[in-house]
Amino acid sequence: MSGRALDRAFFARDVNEVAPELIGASLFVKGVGGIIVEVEAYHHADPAAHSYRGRTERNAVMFGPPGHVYVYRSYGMHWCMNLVCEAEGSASAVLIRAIEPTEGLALMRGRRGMKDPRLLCAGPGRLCEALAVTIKHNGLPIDVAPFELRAPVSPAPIVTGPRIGITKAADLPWRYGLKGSRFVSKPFTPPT
DNA sequence: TGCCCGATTAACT
DNA sequence: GTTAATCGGGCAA
Repeated sequence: MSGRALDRAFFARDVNEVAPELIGASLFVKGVGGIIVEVEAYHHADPAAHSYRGRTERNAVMFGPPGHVYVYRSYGMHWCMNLVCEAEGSASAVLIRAIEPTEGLALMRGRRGMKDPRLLCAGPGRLCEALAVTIKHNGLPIDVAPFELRAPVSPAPIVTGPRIGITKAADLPWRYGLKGSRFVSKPFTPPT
């Protein structure tokens, strides 16, 4: 069972409108992937966004048309995958942070060198390694192979919270997750 | 040009 | 809990 295909037009809206609608959607790269359980929104007017200080070679794709993949190198060693949102030139994007693996488990285990399915795609760098996303995918449209993106089969319960690993605009609740999912990179409700 | 920091992760103590 | 790995961008010199 799978939802309708999400094409690039789906992303031509405010990044904080698109982001929660990606929770529960299915993302595959060459048939390997699963259910998106955690994303973060990065708005162009947000100091934490790569595009905030203008266009560079790295973030050029963010300034291009919506529905395309922005891949960047994180901490010099990991890849992170975003989907460009809003109008062309607005430079906003959604960071895909965690997936519940459903297809291609053996391939993902091999690429990640670990067995625990909960850690295969629990984090932006881990997810890219498991799905073999690299700079080669930077700038590609999300509605064309090797990518496949499908809407949630049923409405997904959403939780929100502050984004992970940033220091600027750290108070904004622009992290979105699937309520109750054990496949997120970090819990949404920290112990009190 | 050089230095510091970062949308991270795994391996440590 | 801390730290190393490793490189592009921002900014000071």
